[in-house]
Amino acid sequence: MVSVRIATWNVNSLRSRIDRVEALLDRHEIDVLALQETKARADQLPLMGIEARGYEVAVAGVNQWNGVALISRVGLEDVETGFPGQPGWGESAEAESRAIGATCGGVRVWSLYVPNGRKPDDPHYVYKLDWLARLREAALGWRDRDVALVGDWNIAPTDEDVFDIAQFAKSTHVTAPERAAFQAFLDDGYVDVVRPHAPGPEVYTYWDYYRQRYERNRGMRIDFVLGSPSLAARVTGAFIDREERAGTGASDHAPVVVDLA
DNA sequence: ATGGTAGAGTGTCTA
Repeated sequence: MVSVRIATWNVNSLRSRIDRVEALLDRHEIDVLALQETKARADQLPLMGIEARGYEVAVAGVNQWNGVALISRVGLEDVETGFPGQPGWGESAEAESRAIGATCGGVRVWSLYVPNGRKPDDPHYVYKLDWLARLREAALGWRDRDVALVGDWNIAPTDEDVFDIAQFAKSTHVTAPERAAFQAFLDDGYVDVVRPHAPGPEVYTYWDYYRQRYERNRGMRIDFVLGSPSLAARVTGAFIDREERAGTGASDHAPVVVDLA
């Protein structure tokens, strides 16, 4: 087995942040980068700089709100847009594409953008729970291989993953059914491989753009790398690249990086 | 309850 560095990042528009993506690949010597909220069709993407660095790219999603991508310099094989059984929304499942999987350096990586849910009484919230239940079914069939389920889960699994739980008590991301849906992956043997390497309180991956939430560290931990048991056993380190969230022109999420032996 | 900011692309919608 070869050592692999995998990262995931909700980039909030790949076109508006292509320079930051290239800098991230260079800064951390990333082998596989999973992106979410690419917000562009494949034909709109300026990827020459990424390809010139020796990476292959696969993208999914055709609307301006979602979209996922995988960027790899250790192979990009058996690309699948969406997981088996993935429920669709709106005009088509393709338009609302939220998952792309590929085998990169022997590891099966899924870049996931879990539905936001909008509000607990919104049909989109039901869609979110259904989507997660279908993903769990698929993931059960993958767990005996080296699999990484990475991306923006749009769930804060515990109260300490939110800067002020009282403020979010009636919002999505923290409801009991969402947390149970996340916990189900852990019950099946998938492991949050980042948390042991990013301990302590007030560790977040997302800070809203309003009200200087980043500057005041008022964020949420909603971006995760869940590893199958065999993959989790290969993890040698992980970190949240918090500094990427700083300054003008930042995404509202920070990248999360994991090293595998 | 509302609003605050940002990105898609000109109408609002989504997060």
